[in-house]
Amino acid sequence: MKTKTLSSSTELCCTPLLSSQISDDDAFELAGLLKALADPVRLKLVNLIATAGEGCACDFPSAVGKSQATTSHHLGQLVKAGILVREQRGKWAWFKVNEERLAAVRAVLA
Amino acid sequence: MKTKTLSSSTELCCTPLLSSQISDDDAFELAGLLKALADPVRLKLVNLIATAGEGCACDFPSAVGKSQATTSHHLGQLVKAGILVREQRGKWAWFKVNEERLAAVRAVLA
DNA sequence: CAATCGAATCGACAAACGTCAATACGTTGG
DNA sequence: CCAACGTATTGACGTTTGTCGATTCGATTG
Repeated sequence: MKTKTLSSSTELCCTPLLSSQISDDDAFELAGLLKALADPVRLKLVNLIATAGEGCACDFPSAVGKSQATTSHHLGQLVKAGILVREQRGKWAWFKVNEERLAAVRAVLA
Repeated sequence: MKTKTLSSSTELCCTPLLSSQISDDDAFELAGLLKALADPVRLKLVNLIATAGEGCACDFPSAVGKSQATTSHHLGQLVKAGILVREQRGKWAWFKVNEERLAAVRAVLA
């Protein structure tokens, strides 16, 4: 795989997938973003955080039935993709959903 | 990973990811569908077919820069996920996008 | 500063994935 | 029915991914 990293800050390419041609780079970038979502554990995490408004990392291992290391790994993937935002509060890590980013995915899929 | 196959015919779970809790099974099913989309080659294929209305398998290897075998493999994934529909015309295979399926993905991401 | 606690990182491993050459399958046309 | 052609499948290979135990890092608190 290419080594180019996903730019979580830049806006997603906006050409809708169904109505105009996308470039190879756009396809690669969008694939990376979709890949970040395409895992049951990560979807569960996004769902938990979204429905609660926010969530503490301390609660996730038991909530999704995975180890602390695995949970942290998935959270990292989601943050790197720009889907989650991390915030340190004291010694706890809190996360919330970047809804703009999800809206961008929806938009591209139109 | 579980071996349960993706049911391309059944409707996708409709609980929006951001507003209500999804089950483990729903997360697994949605992850499978997103995974089918989360590849640059497959996105390119969907994009090509969608913008043209339909597409012949014979044109894809050169269009995406992959071998015939690889292209066929990706088309198979997309069909299995219900994103593409295959139609045999003489000895050529034609594909079109199942837009309802993509709309379902968009809906869940809301 | 030292001890403690939450979370990220490392190292390792099995499973899944993307890729292609070679082969098998199906349809068409002679 | 046989040769030709388009497509799917098989088998193999290297890479990526998900997972966890162990360790490290950071922040808090005594």
